[in-house]
Amino acid sequence: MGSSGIREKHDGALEGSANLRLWLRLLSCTITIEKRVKRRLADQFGATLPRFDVLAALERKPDGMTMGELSRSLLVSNGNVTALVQTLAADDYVTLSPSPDDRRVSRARLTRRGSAYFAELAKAHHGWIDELFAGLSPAERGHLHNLLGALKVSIAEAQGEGER
Amino acid sequence: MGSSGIREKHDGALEGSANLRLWLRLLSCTITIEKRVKRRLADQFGATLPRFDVLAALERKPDGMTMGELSRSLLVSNGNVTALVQTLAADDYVTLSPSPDDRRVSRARLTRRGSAYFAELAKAHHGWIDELFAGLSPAERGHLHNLLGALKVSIAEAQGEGER
DNA sequence: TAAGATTGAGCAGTCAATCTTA
DNA sequence: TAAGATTGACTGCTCAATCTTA
Repeated sequence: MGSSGIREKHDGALEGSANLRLWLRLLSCTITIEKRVKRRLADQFGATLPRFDVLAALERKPDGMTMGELSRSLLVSNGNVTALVQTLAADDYVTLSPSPDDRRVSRARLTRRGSAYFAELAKAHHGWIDELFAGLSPAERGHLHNLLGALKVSIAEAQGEGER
Repeated sequence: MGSSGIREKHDGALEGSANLRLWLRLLSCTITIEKRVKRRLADQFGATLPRFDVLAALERKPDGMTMGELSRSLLVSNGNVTALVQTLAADDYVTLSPSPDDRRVSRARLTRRGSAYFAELAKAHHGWIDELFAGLSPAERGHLHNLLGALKVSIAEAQGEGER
């Protein structure tokens, strides 16, 4: 449990754990970047991140995606995707139509208007991310990318062993 | 546009950017860990992460914290803290009392019951985090910690220069 | 006036229940 | 029966407006 941290006074030293501090730092970086992006999306475009994410997913698939595909791709629930897509459809950024093969499935596609809109947002977004990572050298970025890859594997393995 | 490496066809290559892929990976790791923790907190304790976070912040301050201090510490809005603390008070995990010096400020303190409850949650939480990072060597963890520190600095610098 | 806290409206997200089609 | 989608109830979050005390 408590491992290579500084303090290890009693038995547990719950808050002194190196892993816990690492996780807190990871969380803090992500939250900060996410907040920054959200704010700019709202201020400069009146847009939101979840809607941007849906558009980004659809942009890569000219034939559109089903609600289930979107849900799995964005890591959010089916009900959430349904609501998001419906408001995007109301704004004419996507169209929503039942699949001809299986009439249970509903397929969302980007409209021309949606595609143009996304291109605008994506360009700005790209610039913001570049700014935020500008303080890291290319080598550091590569290293961080690799370590996060290793973390991804670690998480997946932890899932396999534990329950659920 | 294509996301995972390889292509860099035209000029911008918006989605092919290394920074964007790095950000997406960072986000993905964080979301996955957070979801895992949330799920276990809910399944094993009927608890939620935001409530756990409030308890964790209060645990370190025997004299309690004001709503404003909690808000800044947890990086969430004042209104959110108010609501969270009120439900925790209803469950008798915290007490809420006006400050004697300045009667505008409201100070939250952990009850004995809240402290015991938190200890139980924290122990489990600590174990889950250890599991999730188990696949990384100590050296890798140290390296990741340092790189995230550099990223934190980079984000702070980006803020200083840009607007807002 | 302003600072701390609370309230209310609205978006995002989850889950469980339901509806429709396979 | 089951799979895909939708709906409804609920938590969490933000913001703007308000209330209270300085």
